[in-house]
Amino acid sequence: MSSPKLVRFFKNSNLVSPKAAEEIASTFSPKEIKKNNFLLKEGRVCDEYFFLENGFIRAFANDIDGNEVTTNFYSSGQVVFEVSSFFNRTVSKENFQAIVDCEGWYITYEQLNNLFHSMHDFRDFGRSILVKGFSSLKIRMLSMITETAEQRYDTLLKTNPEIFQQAALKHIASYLGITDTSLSRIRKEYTKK
Amino acid sequence: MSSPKLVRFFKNSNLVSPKAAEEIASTFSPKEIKKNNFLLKEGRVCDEYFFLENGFIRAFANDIDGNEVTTNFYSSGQVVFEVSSFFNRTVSKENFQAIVDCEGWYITYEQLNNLFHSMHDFRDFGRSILVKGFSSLKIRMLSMITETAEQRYDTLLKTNPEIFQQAALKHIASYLGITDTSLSRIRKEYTKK
DNA sequence: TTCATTTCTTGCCATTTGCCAAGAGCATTG
DNA sequence: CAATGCTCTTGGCAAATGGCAAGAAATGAA
Repeated sequence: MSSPKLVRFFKNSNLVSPKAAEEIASTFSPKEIKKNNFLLKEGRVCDEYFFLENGFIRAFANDIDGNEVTTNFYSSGQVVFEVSSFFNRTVSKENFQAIVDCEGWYITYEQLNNLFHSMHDFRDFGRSILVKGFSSLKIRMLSMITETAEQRYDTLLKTNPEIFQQAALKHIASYLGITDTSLSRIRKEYTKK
Repeated sequence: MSSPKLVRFFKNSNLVSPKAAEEIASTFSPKEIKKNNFLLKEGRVCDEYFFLENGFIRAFANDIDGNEVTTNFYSSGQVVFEVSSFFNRTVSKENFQAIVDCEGWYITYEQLNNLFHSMHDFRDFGRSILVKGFSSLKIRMLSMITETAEQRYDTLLKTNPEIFQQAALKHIASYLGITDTSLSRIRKEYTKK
């Protein structure tokens, strides 16, 4: 029995037929991740193409000094996986951790490829997920170069308020490319306005 | 008559058969771009999936204040196109400009999709290009967050020395996320060592 | 509830980087 | 060759951000 939300997710893309959407969704298996547990740990190969139905996930890497750097946040309705590790079958440098209890649906790399072969249109869907992730990273990169930390904070607050309800400020700070100290100061200035 | 370099490019990927590599390459058309001319201008839809055989291309966007921000550099042997504009058929916010006289080979969006349908394996190749671009942007983003400007300069110098032979320092500066003034100072300090 | 731990804030000071303006160095053009 | 316009460098100063440490606040565990 597959998830109505998952079916809708595929249908809304308009890249697969309604019938195909049902069929694709039916190959996904349910998966729960309890708060603080990991969908993926660094050093392992990502083998789950995971649709997050409920919950919140943070992706992070460790820099040279051992500090955690948040690379992304995922809220419900998004596909969560480490692109490079998953498609290249290489070891991941990133961790994906549930910030709250999560529920979702996944398929493995093998299952995904089977779907690509059997469900022609699903490839376009898969590509669109990739393209979307790529584009948003490009936008983020540009804002990193052209905007101040306060502007980036402001944008994140307006476009992704849910992040502030779920994630710790220190995790948001490294996502914004600043220290938690700086974020704290920015917030102080910000509330004055 | 197709390019031996292009054929080799496909073969080396190991994602398409030698025979397919020949066939795929044969659908590409030659294209020259003279120095300072554009492969793509902002406001237009990217419709060329371009293999750069010789030359050097810079991609850039304009920020709010009208400053050019270099988003990428492309040297020979790379595929050059704006992912989001090309696949989503949307208007590009980026420009791709030849820094020196360039030669290469291209196919249109339509031709690419035809190839995807007729040459099964070519899809995997296309995906690998996408994944590669995504991964390197992720790495760049991480270095943007965790490293100082001088460290980023050092890495770029060691991993992509050709960029310094081709591009203007002010263009490299915005690629590194700093002003040309800062880059100049960093280089001054750097040569002392 | 109480204790321990983690997160967040704040102050102080150092460092990095940006902004502006001037000048030097180069290349292009007429 | 001279004039013009870029690019790059440099100096002075301001603003943004980081590092460290202490304390407050919030959270989680016993």
